[in-house]
Amino acid sequence: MSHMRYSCLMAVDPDHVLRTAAALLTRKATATMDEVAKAAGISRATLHRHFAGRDALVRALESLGIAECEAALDAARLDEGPARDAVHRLVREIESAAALLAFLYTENQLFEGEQQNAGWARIDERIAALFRRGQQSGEFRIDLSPVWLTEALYGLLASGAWAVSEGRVARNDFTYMIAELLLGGALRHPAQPREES
Amino acid sequence: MSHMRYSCLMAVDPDHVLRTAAALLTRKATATMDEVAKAAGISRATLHRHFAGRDALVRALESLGIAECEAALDAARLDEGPARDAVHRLVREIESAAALLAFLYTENQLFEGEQQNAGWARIDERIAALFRRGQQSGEFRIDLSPVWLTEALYGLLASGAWAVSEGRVARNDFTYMIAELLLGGALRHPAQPREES
DNA sequence: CCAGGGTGAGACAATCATGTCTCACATGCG
DNA sequence: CGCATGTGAGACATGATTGTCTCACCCTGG
Repeated sequence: MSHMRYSCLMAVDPDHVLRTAAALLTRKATATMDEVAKAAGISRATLHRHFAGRDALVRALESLGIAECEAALDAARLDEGPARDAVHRLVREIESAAALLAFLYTENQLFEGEQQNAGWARIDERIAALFRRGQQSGEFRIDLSPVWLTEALYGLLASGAWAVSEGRVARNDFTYMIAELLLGGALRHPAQPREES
Repeated sequence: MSHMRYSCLMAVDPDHVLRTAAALLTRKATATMDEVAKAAGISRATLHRHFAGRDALVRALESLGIAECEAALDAARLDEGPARDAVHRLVREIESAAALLAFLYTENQLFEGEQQNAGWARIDERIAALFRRGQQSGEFRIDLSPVWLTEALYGLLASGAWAVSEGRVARNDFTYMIAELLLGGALRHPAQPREES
């Protein structure tokens, strides 16, 4: 790491810094600005030139997470086709951002009093709308509220990301595990759970 | 403040302190020793008399969490009857400890290098054994590993506890939501998902 | 070649949480 | 009543992190 070729550019790539910070903070949520800087291969001074402080860094990470989430939501085309297929697409598209989301999901507990970033509310609503659509079309059961299904998706994404990062489950299984558990649950159903679209 | 009525007892109840600390740290994982003390209605000096430091406090919380978990596992009688019913009992019994577990679940990310408390490994194994039993009896699908189902249960407990504490879902629905989603998933199954034991 | 922007390294003060200590006070008990 | 125990309040030093600053360096472009 950090031996990228900046031979011709002196400018630091803020996006690279953010992604490195996300990877580090996902594993160690209390990492120091110094640790973040070292992980990104830059000095603390430069890190502080790009992000005024730790708050600004976390806010930038939040913006990145929101942007990646919305990109995943767009790419998943949630309002097309069967809802269950849309859930599969959503999990697949959001997989690359799962670690970042896991970090932000726990970090959000810190923003207790403050105003929730409006971006999260919109993302929540888009995901909840998908579950609502599935309920209205008869695909999804109606005794689990869309809000809870949305929260459960976040929780599964977070535990999946952690389990992968700790090597407890294979990275390749990430999408399948989460989508299948969220959709079909642990029970073995008499009617095969895959073909009913 | 600090005019609480200790009229007859001068001794602080360490268990009460621990539970108050758990409730606070669940909402604000970075709460100060001073905040924890104030939340428990005692002074920082007294808090420090009972728990040598923040580490000791977290360790005590971990021990409490492990104890409550094992108590829940015992009460749920995981090896009796259909595995699906055992999962329901487990979630019901563990509900009261869910907030504490949610805190410890994220806090564990900090204990990266250190040796994992052996208690968690035993709890993990007991839960995984339940899912394994369900798979061998044909109740549970075999394409989701017991390890992942265990992690997923932790994730759902954590998101459920947070969703309840933020008022996004009703506390009364906690057990049902988690157990039903974990077992049956979001899909509406043609064969009724309840009667197959 | 030379000027300028961007960076790394380090010094520095300020802030915060922590851990320890002392002292005064209240309560229970002999 | 007098003592012991446990507590609250606060002072204090320490360490860690942060935010800011300066200076030297390297690279690029004119």
